Amino acid sequence: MRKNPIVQRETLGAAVLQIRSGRATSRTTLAKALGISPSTTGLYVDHLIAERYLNESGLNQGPMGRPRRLLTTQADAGWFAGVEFNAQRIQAVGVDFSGTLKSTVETLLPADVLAEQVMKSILCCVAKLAETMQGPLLSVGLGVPGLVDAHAGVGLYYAFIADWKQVPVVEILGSKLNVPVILQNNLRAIALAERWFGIGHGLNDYVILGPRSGFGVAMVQNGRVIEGAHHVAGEIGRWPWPLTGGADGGQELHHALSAPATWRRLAGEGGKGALPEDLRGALAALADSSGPEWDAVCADYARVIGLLHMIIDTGVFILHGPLTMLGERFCHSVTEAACSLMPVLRGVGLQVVPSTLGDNAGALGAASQAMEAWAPA
Amino acid sequence: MRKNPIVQRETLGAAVLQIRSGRATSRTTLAKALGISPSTTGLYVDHLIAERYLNESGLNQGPMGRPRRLLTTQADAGWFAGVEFNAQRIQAVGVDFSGTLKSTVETLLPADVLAEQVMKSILCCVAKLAETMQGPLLSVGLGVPGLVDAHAGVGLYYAFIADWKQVPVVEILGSKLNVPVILQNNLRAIALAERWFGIGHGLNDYVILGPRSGFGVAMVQNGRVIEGAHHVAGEIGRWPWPLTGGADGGQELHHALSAPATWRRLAGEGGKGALPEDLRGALAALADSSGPEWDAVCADYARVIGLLHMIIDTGVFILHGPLTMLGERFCHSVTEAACSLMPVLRGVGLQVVPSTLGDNAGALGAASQAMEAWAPA
DNA sequence: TGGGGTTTTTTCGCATTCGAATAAAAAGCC
DNA sequence: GGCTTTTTATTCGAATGCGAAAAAACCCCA
Repeated sequence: MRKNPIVQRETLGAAVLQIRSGRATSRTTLAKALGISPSTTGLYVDHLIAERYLNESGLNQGPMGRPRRLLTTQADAGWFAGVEFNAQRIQAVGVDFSGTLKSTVETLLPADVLAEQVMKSILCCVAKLAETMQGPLLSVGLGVPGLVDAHAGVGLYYAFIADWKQVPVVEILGSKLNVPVILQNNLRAIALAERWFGIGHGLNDYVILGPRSGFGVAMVQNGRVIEGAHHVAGEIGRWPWPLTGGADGGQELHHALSAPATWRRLAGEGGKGALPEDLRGALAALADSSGPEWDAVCADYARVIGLLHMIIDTGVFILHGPLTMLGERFCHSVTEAACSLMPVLRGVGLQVVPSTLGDNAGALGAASQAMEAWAPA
Repeated sequence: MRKNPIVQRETLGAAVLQIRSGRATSRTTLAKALGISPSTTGLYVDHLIAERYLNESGLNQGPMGRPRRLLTTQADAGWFAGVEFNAQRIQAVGVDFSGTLKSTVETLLPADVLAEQVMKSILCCVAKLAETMQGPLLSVGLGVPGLVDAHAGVGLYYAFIADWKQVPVVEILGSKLNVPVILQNNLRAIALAERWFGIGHGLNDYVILGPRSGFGVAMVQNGRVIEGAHHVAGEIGRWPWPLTGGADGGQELHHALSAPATWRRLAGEGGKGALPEDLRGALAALADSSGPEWDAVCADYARVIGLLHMIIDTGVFILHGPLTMLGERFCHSVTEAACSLMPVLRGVGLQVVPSTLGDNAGALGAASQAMEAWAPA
């Protein structure tokens, strides 16, 4: 038996992440991924297997040489909770240690809900998840709307919950749950969700488009989410925005490209009245439409995407939120419009794609945060 | 005497950087800055002093306790070359080991110059610098116009030198000079120059505005220059740009905000003819002007800055190039215009400032690259 | 002048981490 | 089947880097 050294928490966590994500499958590949020597890696893996976080699951024969001893995460070693909320509802997911989504809980919030109530409901959701999950809760990720100081663990401001100002979320939840709590803006959490559960798997540079009640983006640059010096990077909803084809100047991007606004514009005369109950459904019904309204909406999206692309040069734009219901065709139209509006963009691999994740992308992203932050005790 | 271990090149380089930049002044502060233990730091410092890269220069008494033994870089331990060029000229600077600018060389290039000639002239400039500098040449930084693959060390494309396509600059110069050669886009090099020689000293997030013959920006996020997935981050010159107050649609940002275009707009009727020989001087003469042209130019700049700020949330915009001649007043006007155009920007500490670096900012930035990349043999 | 307090630097033993060599496990080949 | 070749995992000695404690250097105050 090998000697049993004291190993570094952080490195253990990183090792588990590599195995879970499939970027490393054996001791040697793990050594390369972590940038540490094979001998040390062996010690770490031994430790993780002894603690029942990893196990060996067969061999993988390459074209030649000794086969690699495949490493996998032990699914029942514990679980991660991911929670996202807005003024209307809380969504929570339970993810097992292997990174598989196992359980989902959704709770509607009453109108004019306050911060304290939200916190309580979140605890309630996590408790409900716990009933269905195996092993101990390891950490909790939280996707918070509005302005967030992820580092400090504080929700700074959210317009649609009256007293949501400077809420020390990590402190509040951490003391109740006794596990690490990791905060992030919900759109930036979605960016992580795409890495773990969606299209962003091998991508290092992409942008999340988040048209909901407003419009914001989250940018991933070289594998890192851009936070900004004041935590407001990507909050472009208040850009002045002259609608393409429209006459009204002095508007803001929010009013042009939010999900409700987009529906109104696409629905034409039918969009004059109140918003439909089921906005996603209503948008899905418009997925095949065309005409000047369609073209105008596409042109507006195209312009935003073009501008963004030329600033941060990412390439892939992943559309989230209700507008994914407009489908691939919409995304194609936008890509096309962007290229014809800004010919430079041809040939740089610009693409707009609808997210394959559903409504719970935010919660999944929060769970991803939890996974990334975890390290064994 | 302490034992004499084999130390890590990289860490030695990082240590020198910390001392040179003044972020660390003694063994203990250096240990904190590098994130290694004081005991190990002592060994590294011993090594660097023995190799004559550092020396001790007196004591610094704090309010209490043992005084720190101040560490400084040995100015004559060697020197770094920084070179920048465009289609008209080469600028080269020599910086001693303490990071002080010691020597400058400028060479004009003939019209229709080709890549090979540029390479030769660069070597010539470096040779000229060498005559005035002490110690061995340690590394060379190069600020290259156009598209650059910094990692690969290849100049990808530059419109104003006919055969500047896929030029393996690092390979060519490295083999002649036998020292490390580090490449970067010239605007991004300027971003580094601001860190070492200008306003960006303690800043982690800022944007360089580079209006010259075109318009581009370089963005620093959390201390890192944003490169983009295809090396074109910040190349926003080809944004469609409806001039504020003007009627002509279908233009591009280049045509609205480049240095010549700005002069033309500000000069009004006087700007119809040919460009003045001395554009910087001509712009300086307009620094006190006002009227609708002035306001329109400020509004255009304001809009660009506002958009950028809301995307990447940096805060400080440093103006470079000929337009710095318009002075503080111009920058103030732009800041004001941005805040009145986008009221959200009030109170987020948005500021536009003219660079204090002169015409050779690019070369200084290239030298900064060289310094940052160097590590003892 | 000498002791207590404080901060920086060094000493010293220990052990984590590495490197190189070795062992292990399989394929291909005669 | 034994041989080489190739790749993966482990062993083992060496040493780099760390932590704790000691030493050094200065202040202040009696």
